[in-house]
Amino acid sequence: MKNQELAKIFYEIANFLQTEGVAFKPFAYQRAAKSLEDLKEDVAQIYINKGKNGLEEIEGVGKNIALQIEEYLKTGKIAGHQELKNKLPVKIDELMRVEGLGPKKIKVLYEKLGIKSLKDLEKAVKKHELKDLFGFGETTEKNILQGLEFLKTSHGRSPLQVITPVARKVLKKLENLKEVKMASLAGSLRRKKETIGDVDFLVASDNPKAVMDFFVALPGVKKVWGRGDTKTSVYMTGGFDMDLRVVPEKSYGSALQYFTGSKEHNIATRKIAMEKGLKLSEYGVFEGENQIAGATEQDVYKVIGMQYIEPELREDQGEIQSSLVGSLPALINLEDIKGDLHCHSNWNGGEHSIEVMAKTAMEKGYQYIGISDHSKTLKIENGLNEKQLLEQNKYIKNLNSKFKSQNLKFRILHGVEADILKDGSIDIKNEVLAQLDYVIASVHLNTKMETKEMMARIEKAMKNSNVDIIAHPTGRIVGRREEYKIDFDQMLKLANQTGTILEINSSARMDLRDLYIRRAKNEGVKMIINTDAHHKDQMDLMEYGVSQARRGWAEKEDIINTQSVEGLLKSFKNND
DNA sequence: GCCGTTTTCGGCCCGACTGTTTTCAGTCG
Repeated sequence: MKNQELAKIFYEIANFLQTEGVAFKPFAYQRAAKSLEDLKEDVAQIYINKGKNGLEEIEGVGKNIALQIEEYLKTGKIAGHQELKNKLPVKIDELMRVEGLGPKKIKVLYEKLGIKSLKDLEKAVKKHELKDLFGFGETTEKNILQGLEFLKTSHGRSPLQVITPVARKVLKKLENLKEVKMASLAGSLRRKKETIGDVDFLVASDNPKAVMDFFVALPGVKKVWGRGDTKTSVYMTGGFDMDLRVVPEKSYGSALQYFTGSKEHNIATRKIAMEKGLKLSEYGVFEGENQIAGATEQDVYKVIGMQYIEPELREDQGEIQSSLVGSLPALINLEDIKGDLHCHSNWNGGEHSIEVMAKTAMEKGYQYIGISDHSKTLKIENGLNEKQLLEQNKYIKNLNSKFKSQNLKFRILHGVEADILKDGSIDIKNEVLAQLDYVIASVHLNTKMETKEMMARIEKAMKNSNVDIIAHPTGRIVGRREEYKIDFDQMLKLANQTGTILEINSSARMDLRDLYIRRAKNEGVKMIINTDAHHKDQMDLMEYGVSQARRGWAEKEDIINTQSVEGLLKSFKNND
């Protein structure tokens, strides 16, 4: 899809315009870029179907940007973009990543020192050529040098699953401070985005200084970027930034609303406040000089006439409109989950016995667990063959009898994660599949197929009456691997036709992604949230699958493992 | 450059912190 290429160009145009001090236009280009980035349809297809008018229907795209999209689709280039690049021939997106370096300084660096790239910048900084430039100084030079060094060691964005436990430890420490009245995670971490840039904390306190002192002295703090009365920013040895904001109690709710974002959501809510003659900032909602709300987020939304919006929805993706008319979804919660159906045991590549996995599930308050070990094609995971699967089936039946005799209301379901072979057939014989409680099918090998072949492969698998669930349906791994070439609309259609469930995989894959979950929900396709645990502790990942589902607007009814075991089994093909 | 249930022109979210140009521009979120 050309969407991402175009988004990148428009972001770059916005950056270039900022170097020239142009007002407002950069914002317009950024908005168009963001909108293209999130667009579910292929922009080239929109143009083919509806022409330029179709392009102008895209949020933030008007006459001019539509023309530029057209130009790009026809010629592969945008003349205006080239001109800007010629005027300032620097790798602008690269340089913008240096903390403390913005468009204006980048322009000066090019004009005075000919700096075009990070490499050029590093050389110049080391020769101390920056400190004498107009607008620069010794401190700025030192900061840029550090910014460069940190860029090298920084991870960029970290996966939600990795950063959340780290952030929660810091939060706990903050909460334990006697000066701290309330504390919360904020930013993209609170919105549960699948990757996190920096970790944001909000604290209510009458003694900000004490909290700041504590924060900058935390173990792992490598550099303090900035420190003021209410706001402090630090860089951690782990390769990421942490920001802390301290506000008085009466502003805690509005500050939390502001600091949680997203930026787009904030702009939209502030506009709504303005339309009502109010002003919304992190200090509260104000009518003239009077603060009329601010202590809680609930109050903030209420006084500007909105239904409370869960953090996972705050992306300006339609939640504002839904909130205004009171039609927000009742999002699924972690407590709604009654079992995990994608768990591996030590019968194949998993770490723990079936008993240990089952015990872990019981401790979580689940009513069932599904053991779905790999099948024989996956040699690296010691996948099971037909004979081993039947042995495992007997073994699990025995365990279930034991539970029954102990009056335990818990059941182990027996499944398999079987491989979808290149031609769409399943690597385990149908008569064996039919004896299991359910069958998960997934693509692991031969992933580089063209869309048409890949969809034919998946279609055949979905049409198999023994296949109940497609695991990690698009094959993506966050930050590591793009999805396979698939046609998701067709996949949804097939899911509906065949009654096949799509998995939301809570591991590093985060597959389905949020936008796909929302589309699946809209098409009435049922989903299941699983962890793909190969270790008992990985069953804890369930919360991330749930937050991903929430970001996809999913409700309890959309997710089949919110049901009791009887209801769950009815969701499968051969069990009604 | 985009947008509009007061608007097709005149707006475009709001504030903190830093360093340096010593009164404010640049950067960040």
